[in-house]
Amino acid sequence: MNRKIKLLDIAEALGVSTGTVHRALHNHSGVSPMTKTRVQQMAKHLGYRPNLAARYLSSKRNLRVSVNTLHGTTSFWDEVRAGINEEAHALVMENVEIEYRTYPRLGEGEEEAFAAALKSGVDGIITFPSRPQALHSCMRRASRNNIPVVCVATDAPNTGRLAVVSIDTLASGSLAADLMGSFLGGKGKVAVTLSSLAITEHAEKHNAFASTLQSLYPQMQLQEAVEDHDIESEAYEKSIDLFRRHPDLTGIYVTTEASIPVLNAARDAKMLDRITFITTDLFPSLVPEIRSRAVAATIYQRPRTQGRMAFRVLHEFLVEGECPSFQVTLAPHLVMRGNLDFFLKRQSLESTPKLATRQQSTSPELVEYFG
Amino acid sequence: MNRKIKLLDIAEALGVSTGTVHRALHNHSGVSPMTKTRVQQMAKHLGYRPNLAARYLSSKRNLRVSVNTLHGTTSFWDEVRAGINEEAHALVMENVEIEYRTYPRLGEGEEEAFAAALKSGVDGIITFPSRPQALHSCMRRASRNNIPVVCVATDAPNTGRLAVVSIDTLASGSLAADLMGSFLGGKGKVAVTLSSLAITEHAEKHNAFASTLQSLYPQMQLQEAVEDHDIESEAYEKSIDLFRRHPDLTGIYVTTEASIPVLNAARDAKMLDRITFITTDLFPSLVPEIRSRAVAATIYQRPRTQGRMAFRVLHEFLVEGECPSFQVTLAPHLVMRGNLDFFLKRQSLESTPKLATRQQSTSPELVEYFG
DNA sequence: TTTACCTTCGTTAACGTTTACGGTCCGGCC
DNA sequence: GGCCGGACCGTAAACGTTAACGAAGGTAAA
Repeated sequence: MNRKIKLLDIAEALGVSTGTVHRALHNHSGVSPMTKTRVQQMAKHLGYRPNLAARYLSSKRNLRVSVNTLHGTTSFWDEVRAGINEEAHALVMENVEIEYRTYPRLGEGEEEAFAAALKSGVDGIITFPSRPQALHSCMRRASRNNIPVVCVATDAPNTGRLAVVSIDTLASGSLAADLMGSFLGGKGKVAVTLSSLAITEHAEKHNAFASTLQSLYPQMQLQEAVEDHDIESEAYEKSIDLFRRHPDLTGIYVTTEASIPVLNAARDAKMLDRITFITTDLFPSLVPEIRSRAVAATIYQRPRTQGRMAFRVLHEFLVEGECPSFQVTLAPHLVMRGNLDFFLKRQSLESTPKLATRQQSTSPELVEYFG
Repeated sequence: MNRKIKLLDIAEALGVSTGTVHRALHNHSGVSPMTKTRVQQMAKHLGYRPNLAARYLSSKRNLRVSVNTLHGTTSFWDEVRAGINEEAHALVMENVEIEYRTYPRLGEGEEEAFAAALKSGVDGIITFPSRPQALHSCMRRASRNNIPVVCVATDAPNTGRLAVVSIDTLASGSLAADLMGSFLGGKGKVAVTLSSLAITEHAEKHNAFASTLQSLYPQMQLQEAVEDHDIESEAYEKSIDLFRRHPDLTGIYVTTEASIPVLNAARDAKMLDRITFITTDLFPSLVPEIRSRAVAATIYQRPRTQGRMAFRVLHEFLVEGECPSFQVTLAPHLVMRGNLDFFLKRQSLESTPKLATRQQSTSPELVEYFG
């Protein structure tokens, strides 16, 4: 590798000035088509790569990104936001400001928050499209205005979004199926609870679960999927109904965060100890259920890492102009009673603000956990 | 948050020049003790944080870090190196060069590689201390010379190392125990194979496995640990012996990468289908064993992420002067036949060089996987 | 007193990119 | 011809930090 190529090298090679080279490379006005192509070709020929430090230092514009998530202390979104913050502080040289826009409930105020972000002129948006169809027009508008949008956890297809960060649905569903089969000795009747088959991720998890169960444990029977539409009462009612119709059910895979109503339904139906539960995510009220082994295992979706990756992709696009990948899929973590404490310690540590851990370097034995 | 504080602000507040401020903040010579403390206090008072872009741009020194790992195409170390490379390209603005020093076998040439790195005057070292005691004096020497050392996978205690990046041993051992108990229905006789109880990580995994098994599945019996000292023939011989002494063995947790000899011993002893295997790591020859369900599950140690984190910690220390954390522990991934394909796809993708995936942005549907 | 040297600190030119400003040239209008 | 406006391009001052150089003051040796 030779010396680094800079703007001046290109300029001298062509007998022009750095200003012209800069305008040509950035498609700014005031440069003839002829010289523009000459500059671009020479840049490619010399292998020019911009010096980001100089770029940061010179441009005083600071990037603004809006993070639109569910309001409140849902542990999932708290950790997503924490991950975004972490990566922002690690990657960036203080010229990015993050604006958080939250909405109270699924689908309520989501579109308004997105529109507000657009109107305020942010440079990029990280969002959770809980109702992809509701955000559709908004996101297409962003796409037309060249505002990059990164989706977290749920994809919004055909909206021109820049990228999506999520847990690999195939790995999740297949792991759940393989575990379920192993736990149950390869036989029995199982069911899947999900939010809605209209959500791509849930449908994919369900498919993966079904096909892996079919191929690895052909003796097991899978019942039809139960849709709860993210409504707790609906989850409870439909579970009760499921247990009534299938008293011989031995396993349930809950792909939504609404596992508590299903557990309560099983408890009320006196079937809790006969059913092997595999759930999704990790939140406080689930902890005692794992400890009591009511839940055999839960599939942790690593919200913190999702947030980190979302910011990372967006930042790289804003800075370099290229997107490292348009679909980032993470491997899920498996949490059982055995390793539960590890994840709880991890969550409690991450709730302490990063700055605090920075300054108290007087206790050098501080342990920090990464997802 | 007010305007950003720069060197000039501190200088003007004290009536000195930026040069003096710079020297005072960096403990350079040529500043009276009096003004040095005044500058440092004022910097803290104003909340000064250096502008890294300006720092990168100004200093033409480029950081050199040496990466000392096992030679050859061990999939584990290949991925560690890939992770280091990835993070180096993502984090840094082209002023870090990485020198790879490899040694052929465990403990052979390890010390020499370390000494060579020290002598060539690198700014930091990432290493895998396979024989911690052999590296002890070298690492203490590095510590005296203020050369930061980051250990990957294995810790080297009491050597003054900057940080260690590894899989959480407690989570690994406990997860293995919980899975083993679940798979075997809470009863049976199990054993653990490890490299040596003298290696901290292996001893910790063994302890975690034992205590979790004891507390969650008190009916199960755990045999004494088998040490193979990283020698394949020893692993085979001792396994044969183990099976002869315990014909009723129903499960083995292999914490080392040497799971193939143990599997072959079980095969030769005609006990393969009676024993539930939980192994460690993921490498090509293990794949068919997982597919055939000879191995029920393997605990993936995420070498790529270990490499990423190691570089990240080292880089942050070299640049900011502070270490984000002195012990980074990762949650292991669980690989079973159901989600095996996900990890294989991930590995194959990561072997393609990063630059290639960058340029072929003509296929925008490229999927990239993160650990 | 001169010379030499050290400590302490100010001055200033880099580093590579961005961007505002000003210059030149050319065509067309009064 | 004088004037105006636009297209195209060069110039130079930022951005904040680093580090080499030099100046001022003092101390000690010649």
